Amino acid sequence: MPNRAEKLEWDDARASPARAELVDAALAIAGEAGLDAVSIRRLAGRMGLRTMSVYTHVASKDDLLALMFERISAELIVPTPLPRDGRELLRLIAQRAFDAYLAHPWMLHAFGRRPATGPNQLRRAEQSATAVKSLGIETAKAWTALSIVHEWTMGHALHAVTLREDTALNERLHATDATNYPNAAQALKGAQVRPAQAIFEEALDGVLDGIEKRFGPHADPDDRA
Amino acid sequence: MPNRAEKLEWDDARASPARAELVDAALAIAGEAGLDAVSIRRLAGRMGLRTMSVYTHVASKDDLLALMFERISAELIVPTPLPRDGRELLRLIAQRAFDAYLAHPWMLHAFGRRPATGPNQLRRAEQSATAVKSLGIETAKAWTALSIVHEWTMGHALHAVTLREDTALNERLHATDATNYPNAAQALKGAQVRPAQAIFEEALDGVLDGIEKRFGPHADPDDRA
DNA sequence: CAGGATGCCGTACACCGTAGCGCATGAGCG
DNA sequence: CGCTCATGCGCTACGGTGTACGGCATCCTG
Repeated sequence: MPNRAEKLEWDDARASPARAELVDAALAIAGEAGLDAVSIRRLAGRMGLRTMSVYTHVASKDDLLALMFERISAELIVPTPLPRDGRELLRLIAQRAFDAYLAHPWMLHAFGRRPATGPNQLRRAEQSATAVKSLGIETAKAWTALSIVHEWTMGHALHAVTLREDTALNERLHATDATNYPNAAQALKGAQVRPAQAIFEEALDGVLDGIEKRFGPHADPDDRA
Repeated sequence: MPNRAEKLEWDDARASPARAELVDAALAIAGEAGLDAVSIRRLAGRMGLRTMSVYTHVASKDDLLALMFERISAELIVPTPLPRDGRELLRLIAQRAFDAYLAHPWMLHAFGRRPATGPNQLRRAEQSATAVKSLGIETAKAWTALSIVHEWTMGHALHAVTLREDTALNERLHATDATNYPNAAQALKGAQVRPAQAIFEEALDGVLDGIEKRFGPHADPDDRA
């Protein structure tokens, strides 16, 4: 019973065992050649199938993409027992996401599409909400605080991946016209040496500082850092 | 002299006046039907041309996309005179970007592609670097601090646009299973009421707090908020 | 054994980006 | 004036994409 046209069955086992292998193969293609290389025909070829047979197990390419996303989202979940400290948990969550994005850059290109809301994504949301709660942030602002961490992590990973994959861009940036854009050129020069992971950790601390300061208990909204 | 195969000529006037109209039309299509709807054939149709004639003015679709991006990037530039206060300038920069992303959501989907480095983007980088400099942040950390603001702004806009465009997702989220995911459901309920603009400004303050606190002068790296 | 479900496949359609080449027009120059 | 040549335009074609639809064989169940 592969699928009605209704909702996506997230559980591979409940859908069909073959579907899991399909997602495996799709992930392999994406890892080797990028998300654009994941086509139904190529996927069929790799599985020894004939293009249209893929649709026996997957309703559409969108669904396939959602399943790929959900699969990798398992890597985003922090293993229990979770640390008591909310800040520490939040840091772990962000770190896992950042690592996953660097390991599977295609995820970043998939964010704009039909957003996935599989069980793993929900589990992650639960962990995140738990962390924010234990920071003493009130419910009304919890989601805002959360989104700062998540969205910044994604943005930072996208930036890092773009620079990693486009060395030409990197050179171009560091040859920025220092006459017309003095401050930009200077900032870019200063950014050159440091590894992405170090920058991430440092910036993450900055982001967490801001969250605790502005959304945490005893926060003074009018205060400046 | 439309274009050698070498570098992209950013100046429409120097390239060909017709190219400017092409970019106009492409922007119109993207605004009406999204980035995926921008195809060479459709663009030609809207201009009364025959598909391949588009390539008389534009070397490739990638170039077209870069030109579209560059065009809108003009909206990101803060008009002079710039405010003295670095924090205020940074806030203006982020606000303009956020507004532009909401007005032209296709930009968010274009981030993953060949990154554009046109004059408007460079001007924006210069303004950003100026702001960070006047905050007293040392050169080595300027780029990190900057990227926090820019990347978070992009991520937040992407999130807002996704929710705005997919009302079904919105309902699904607020019907989140409160038994299995109690904290997530609670946080989502709390986030419901507030308008995106308000959330943006509040969160932006949080982000700026974190930057000033951790990267500003007299920052203590081991301090917690 | 009959019947239905299940997986597989071939054909076909409507798109996409663009390489290559031919044609017409019009401006510059001798 | 006549010649040349750059410029813009268009046609055809190639290889790629997602997928609607209908037909087939196999196998499990009643």
